[in-house]
Amino acid sequence: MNRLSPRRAQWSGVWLCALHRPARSVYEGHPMTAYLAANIETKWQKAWDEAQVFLARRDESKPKYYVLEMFPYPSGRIHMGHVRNYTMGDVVARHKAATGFNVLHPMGWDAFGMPAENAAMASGGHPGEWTYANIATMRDQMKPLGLSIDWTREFATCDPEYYGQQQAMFIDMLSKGLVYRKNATVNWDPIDMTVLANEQVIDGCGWRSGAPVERRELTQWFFKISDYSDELLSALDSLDNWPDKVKTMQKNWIGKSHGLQFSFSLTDTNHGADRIEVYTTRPDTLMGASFVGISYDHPLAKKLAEDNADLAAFCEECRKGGTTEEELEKADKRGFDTGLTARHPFDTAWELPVYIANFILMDYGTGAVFGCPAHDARDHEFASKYDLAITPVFEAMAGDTTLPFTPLKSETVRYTRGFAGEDAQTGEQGVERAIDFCEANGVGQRVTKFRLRDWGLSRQRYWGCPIPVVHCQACGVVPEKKENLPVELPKDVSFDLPGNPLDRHPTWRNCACPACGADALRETDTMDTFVDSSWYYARFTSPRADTPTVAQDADYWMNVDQYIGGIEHAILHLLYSRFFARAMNMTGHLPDKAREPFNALFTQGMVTHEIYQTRGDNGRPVYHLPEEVAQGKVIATGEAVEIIPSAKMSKSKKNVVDPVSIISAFGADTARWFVLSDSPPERDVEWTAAGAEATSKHLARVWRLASDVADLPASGTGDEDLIRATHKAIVEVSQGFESFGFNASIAKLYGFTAVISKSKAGKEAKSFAVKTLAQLMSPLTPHLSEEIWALLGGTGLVTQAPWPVADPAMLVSDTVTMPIQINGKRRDELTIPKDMPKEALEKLVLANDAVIKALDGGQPKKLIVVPGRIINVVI
RNA sequence: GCCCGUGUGGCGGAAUGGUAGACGCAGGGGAUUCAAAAUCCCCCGCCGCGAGGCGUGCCGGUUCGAGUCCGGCCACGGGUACCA
Repeated sequence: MNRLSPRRAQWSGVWLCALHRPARSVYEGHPMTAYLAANIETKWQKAWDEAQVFLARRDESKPKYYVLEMFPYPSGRIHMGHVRNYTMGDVVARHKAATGFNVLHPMGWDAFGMPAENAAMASGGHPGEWTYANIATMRDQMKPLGLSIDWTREFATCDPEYYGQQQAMFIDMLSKGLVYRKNATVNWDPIDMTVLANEQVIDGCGWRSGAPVERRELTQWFFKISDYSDELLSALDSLDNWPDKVKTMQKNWIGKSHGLQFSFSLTDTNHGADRIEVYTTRPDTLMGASFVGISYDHPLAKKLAEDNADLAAFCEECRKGGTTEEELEKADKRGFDTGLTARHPFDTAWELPVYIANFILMDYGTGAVFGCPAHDARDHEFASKYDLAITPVFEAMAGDTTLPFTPLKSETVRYTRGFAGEDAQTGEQGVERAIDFCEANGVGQRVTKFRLRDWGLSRQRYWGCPIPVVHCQACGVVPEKKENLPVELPKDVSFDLPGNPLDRHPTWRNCACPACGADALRETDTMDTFVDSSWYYARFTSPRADTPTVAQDADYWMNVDQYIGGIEHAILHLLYSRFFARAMNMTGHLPDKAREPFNALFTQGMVTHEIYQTRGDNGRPVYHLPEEVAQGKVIATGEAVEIIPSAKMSKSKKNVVDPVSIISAFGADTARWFVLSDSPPERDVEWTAAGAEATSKHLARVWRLASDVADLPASGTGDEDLIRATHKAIVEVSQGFESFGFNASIAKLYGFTAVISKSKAGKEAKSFAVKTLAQLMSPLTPHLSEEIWALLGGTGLVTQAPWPVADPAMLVSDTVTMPIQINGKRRDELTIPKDMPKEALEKLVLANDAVIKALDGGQPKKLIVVPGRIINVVI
């Protein structure tokens, strides 16, 4: 699930840095920390392992804290985005553990999905082998980072042990009516005879065959997420520690709307229908109706197509192209006049033409609308094209009559062809009055609808969790018996042909009907990989259980206290997980409190890097890895590179920095510190070699400081100042960790380190300061912190030491510095006792040179004093 | 198209409506050194000799005071239901 995405392009300092450096790889590293890291990092990782520091055990005597980062897709190698994501979670986990929580911090693999099948198609082999090999590589790459993960809980979603439990839940959900089958549209590649993912449709054509894709209907499995539309919407209000932007996106996605459902009667009833049912959120514009539009999949359209070849051809044309909302919305608005007319509900003599339109979807509402071109941009485009009436219903209060006029519903407008309510009212009022009026007059009824559609989980692919049902001639669709689970994927499959290998497997499909025992066929659809990732957080609470969850463990560990992942998952993954938790609750697999599984959510940005390019034969671009480039040249050939602004790190552009090379060059602590240092965690971060080197130098400086302090004589001056600074640092750094202000914590750590370096204090005070520094740094640089802690005689592991607490008495100061502004511009400042009365302060201000000069003998118009903050003299 | 974000020095970025540019990088100057590396110290938004002026994507507004709030734009990014 964890993938990077593109971002705003930017230049970085790598190029300049490389110019002024001797010709060596920019990743050669800083000798001091490279030496240090090599000597200490594995040592402390071993010490943590031996002490089983990160092993999570239920302990009712301690408050628990469950921190989870979105698990990675095993693509092959970890990238800096992973390092950043997991370091953030690690900082939270380590900080929480130090402040007294019993922490659960697990890791697993989102292991089903298309890339494994693509790899098998491209270079042979089996998707499972590819996936498990990738997992092994990535685990080996991740471990040197020193993450505080309980690796005993690790699993992959492609483990039969995991997906078998998923099948058990599917069966439970089926029995509770949460799963059903219906027809749905897919992208069909007519050459490869296979279903394509949206991503595999490029410019309307199949990515391999190049053939124009078609929409095709298949019977597919669905989760009834729509049963929970209202609850998923209203419960958003309870998610206090979720970003507002995510809640807004989900709210809009669910799309609750109120409107009127009514019907137009047809003048010609010889086509199996006497009326067209429509749904509208703007019934106040009924008097501006100029046409009725129906979907090309509407039953009436299908009926008419039977004896109208042109119309049938138009509908067929509409079914071409991809299925994405974006494509449908951006497509040219086209229609076909059916020749039928519909009577306006208010005036039976008023007849409206009925069009089939390519932009009306059967999936939403009733598959039919009325068009009001004066107040809808799309209808306006359509009406202009087909020369239909454009009748305004209301106008702007200011009198502007430009059409289409589409004000916000909250804006007050003047109704010129209204039929309910006041002349001047808001759109919202207009809609409400219109619905009331229509209901009172027998024209339709008030309806609430949701944009959210049921979750189609069927995939016509091999590498996914098999849907555990059987098709029996006699019994129909029958769930597999639980004792026969898992329904395992067969291993003997080939990917030399497109399509689903399960479909063409010679024996796998054959089975006995679980109900009657007769010969039957297995379902060959597998599940959407979003199903796998919709409950892994629950499975981590009892990863080896032979039921999906264990009540005791789920009760203790749920909910996830802090969930961390990419903003790209704001809607689908998070909404599906919220639904699935409810469905698991309904089927007895999660407690009530876990219906909202994620107490707090943090969405982090991506890691980017600039791209190095040269031109090969035919001017084709050739990309180079950052480690192959120095001084703006390819090291091996001396060829000059072109530098392209930063983009998401991607294998194809080779702008990837391998965390493994960073760790071997600088050590894990440097990598961990740097990925969190410069940018706020919710924003993207630009990886620069110069930045990593600066971090490395700083950590070396801290290490030298600690060594110096160990050798210090006992006497010194200014102990009190240093002790005060230490307490201040405790507060400031902790605050950053508690609020995802890692970059702010790091800035404070730089400052605190400088204060200690410059201090002339004695050994005791300095030793206290440096040990505190090591503790405050320990969530970020746990290895170096352990080493310093041990050097200065700290007790046990710093990882297990209680978090330092600041003494409030050491934080108060009795003076305050306030800026003086004149007309809002800063001119001077005053340092005064904190408790100085306002009158005395005002006198001081009026006696200030800058103020006297500005006043030039006159009196101020106003004197604003915000205690402890600012003084503004208005002249 | 629609929904959600983001935009501040040469660069990454800081700033409960209250001193714009903390901290770091790059750059400049100095110390140390036979010399270099490493290290340490100082300077560093733009214009101006200076007084001072101008500055947070653009245009407008609210306010004693706006990077921050409101309205309208522009650019870029994420999502758009089968990429994960």
